[in-house]
Amino acid sequence: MQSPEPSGARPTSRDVARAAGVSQATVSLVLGEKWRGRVSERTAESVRLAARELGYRPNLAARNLRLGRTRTAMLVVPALTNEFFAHVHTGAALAAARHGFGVVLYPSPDGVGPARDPFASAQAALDGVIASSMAADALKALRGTGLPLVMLDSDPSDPGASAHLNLDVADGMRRVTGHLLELGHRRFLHLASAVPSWTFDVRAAALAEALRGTELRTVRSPLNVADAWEAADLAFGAPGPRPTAVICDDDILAVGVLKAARRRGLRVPEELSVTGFDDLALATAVEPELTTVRLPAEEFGRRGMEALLAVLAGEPAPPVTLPVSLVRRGSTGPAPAV
Amino acid sequence: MQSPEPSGARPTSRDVARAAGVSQATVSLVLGEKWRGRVSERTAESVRLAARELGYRPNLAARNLRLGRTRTAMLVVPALTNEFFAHVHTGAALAAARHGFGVVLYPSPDGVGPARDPFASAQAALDGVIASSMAADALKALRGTGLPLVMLDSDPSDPGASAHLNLDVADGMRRVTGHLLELGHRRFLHLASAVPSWTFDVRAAALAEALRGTELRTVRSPLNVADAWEAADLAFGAPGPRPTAVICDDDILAVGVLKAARRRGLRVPEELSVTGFDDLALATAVEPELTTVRLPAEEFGRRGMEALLAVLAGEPAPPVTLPVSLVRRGSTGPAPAV
DNA sequence: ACGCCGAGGTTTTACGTATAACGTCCGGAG
DNA sequence: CTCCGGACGTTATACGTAAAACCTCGGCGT
Repeated sequence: MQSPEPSGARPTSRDVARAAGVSQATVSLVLGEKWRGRVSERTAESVRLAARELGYRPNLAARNLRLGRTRTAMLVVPALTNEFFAHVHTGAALAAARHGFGVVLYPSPDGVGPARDPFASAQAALDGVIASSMAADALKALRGTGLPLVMLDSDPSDPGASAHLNLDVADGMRRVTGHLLELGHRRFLHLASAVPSWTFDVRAAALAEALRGTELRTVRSPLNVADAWEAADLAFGAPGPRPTAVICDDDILAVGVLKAARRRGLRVPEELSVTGFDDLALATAVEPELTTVRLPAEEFGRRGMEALLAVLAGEPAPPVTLPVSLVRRGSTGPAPAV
Repeated sequence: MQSPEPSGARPTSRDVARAAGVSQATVSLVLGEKWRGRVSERTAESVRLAARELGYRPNLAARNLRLGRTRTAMLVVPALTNEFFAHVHTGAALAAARHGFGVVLYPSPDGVGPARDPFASAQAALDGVIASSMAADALKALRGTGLPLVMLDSDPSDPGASAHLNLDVADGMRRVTGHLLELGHRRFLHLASAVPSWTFDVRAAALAEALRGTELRTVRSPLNVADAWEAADLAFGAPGPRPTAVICDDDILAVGVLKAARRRGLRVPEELSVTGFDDLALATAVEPELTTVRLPAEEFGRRGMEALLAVLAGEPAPPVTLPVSLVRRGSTGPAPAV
C-alpha cells in the first residue's frame, strides 16, 4: 500500500499513461498544468490518481534536456564557514525556492583546490551563476562559460558581468570613522583583510579619505582569529604611540584584536576602541560586544538571486548598492586622555 | 580568438564531430577517455583540439539522462548558519568533488517552510541523500523517495536508512561529567537543546547515568544565544541552591550562559563552571574560552559522503560512530566551597 | 586462395520529457 | 445533408549523450 510499485525501476510518465489508460502526452499535459480545454476533468483526475498510486516523480534530467534549462543556479563564495556567506546562501536559496529554482554551491569551500573542472564536478547543469568577488580562483574558471553572471562585491564598472550587486561599505566605513572621531580618537589602526577583493579596496579608500589628517596605519591579516590576534599583537608592540582605535574589516578580525588587547592588559573600551564589520553572531558573543557595521547578508543573497532571475527573464538588472548601518556597542568609547 | 563560436547556441558533441571530421560517437569515445585501441592517437588529438577550439562543454542534463545517474547528492541539514553544519557541508563537498560528485543542499535552511516539493525545487536530479536527524520536517518529505539515504545522528537501529553515521556524544558527555566531578562539582544544570533529535536524547541519557547520585536539573532552549541567556537567567533566579556547573548541549547555548552569568555578576569559572559542545569558533572567541566537546565536523561530512558512495557502489556500509574529545579551557574550574 | 581478426572507425538506438502537429467525433449553422 | 469548428486526445519528434552493434579494410596464418 505504501510502495505500490516495488519493482526496482522508477516509474516514468509512460507507466503512468499505461495505468491511466491514456497516452504519455496526456500525462505530460495534465501534470504540467497546461490542459485547460485540452483534456477533460475526468481524464485529468484519473491521470493524477495513477501518478499518485505509482509514486511517479518526473525525471529532472529528461525535463532539463527537453527544456534546455535547469532552473538551477550556482553560488560561488569563498567559504560557508564564514557566517556571512552562510546568510547569503540562505537568502539566495529561499528566493530561488520561491521561483522553483535550486541553488548549488561552488564545490571548493575554504579555498581547498577545486576539482580540475569545478563546473563538471558540480554536476548540476546551470542556468546562471552568482559569484562573490572574494572567490578569486573560482572566477577564473568562470571565464569562458557564457553563463549569465551576477557579481557580488565587485567593481560595477567591470563589464563581463550581467549584473552587479554591492553593499555600501564605503558608507559603512564613513559611519565608523564618524563615530570614532566624535569620540575623540585621532590615532587609528586599520586591520585589513589579506584576501584581495574590490570590497576591501573600497573600505581602505573610504578610510583614507575620512581619516585624512589623522594618524592611520594599516596591517593585513587573513580572516581568522588566530592570525588577527598575532597581527594586532605585533602592531601593539611596535615602537611609537599606540593607536587608540582599531578599525577591522571583519568581526572575526576584531575578535582577534580583543584577544590581543586582553592578553596585553589593555582594557576595551577604556584604553582601546575596536570596531568590526558584518555583525555576525560573534559580535554579540564576545565581551564587550562589538561596535560593528551591520550588513544585510540574507537580503544580499536574496537580491542577488532576484537579479539573476531578472537577467534570465531578459529584463534589465541595473546595478544596486544596498545600504548598511552602524551598530554601536560596548567595544567603542571615548579616546583615552593623552 | 577567445570565443571562437560567438553564435548563441552552445556547441554540442555533434558540432565537435563536424569540426574534427569524425562522427559524434567518436567524439564521445575520445572525450570519455575510453578509446584505447578504438581510436587512433591522431584522430583523438584532432577531436580534443576541435573541442577546445569550440569551447565544448558536455550537456550534463543529456549525460545524466543517458546514464541514469547524476553524480549528485543532497545534504539535508537544519541550518547552514550553524557553523557545525557548515563544516559538515565542507567535508561532504570535498569528498564528493574527489569522486566527481556534486552536493546540493536541502532548499529549506533555517526551518523556513520548504517549497511544496523540496525535491523538485532542488532541481538537480539526485543519486542519494545524506540527512541529519535534526532536520525533522525534511525527513518526512524523504519518505517515499526510494533514494539511498545516509542518516547522521540518528538511531542506528532505525531501518529505512541505507547507512548510519554517528558521533559518540554519549562518550562526550561522560568526559564532561568526569571532568566536572573530578573538579568537585555536585550540583548540575543541563541546558538542553529544544530541537528534538536522537543525538540530544542520547546526551541526556548519558548525563543522567553519569550523574546518578548528584543533583541534576534540566532546562531546554532553542539553539541561539538570546534564548539560552534567558533560560539560564531564569534557572539562576530559581529558588534553592544554585548549580555550580552548567552543561550545555551546544557552544551557542554555553555563550548564552556566560552572558547570563556575567550579567548577574557570577564569575566564571570561580563561581560557576560552564561547558559547551561542538567546539565552534565561538568557543575560543569568548572569555573565558569554553571547555567543550570537540566534534570532528568536517570528517563527519566526509564520512557521510563516503558511506553514500559505498552504498551507491553496492558495497556494505556498516554503522560507524566517530570518537570525540574533551577540550579543557578556561570556563571550568574547581567547584566553589559550599 | 581464403577466412579470420584486429584496428579504426560509423550507424543506430535509447534515456524520459514537453510540445507541435495531427486526427476524430459530435453538435449545430447554413 | 454538408461542412465547420470545438473538445479531447494521440502520434511523432527533438533535446545531447553514451554505448552497443555493425561495417570496412588490410595483413597474416594455413
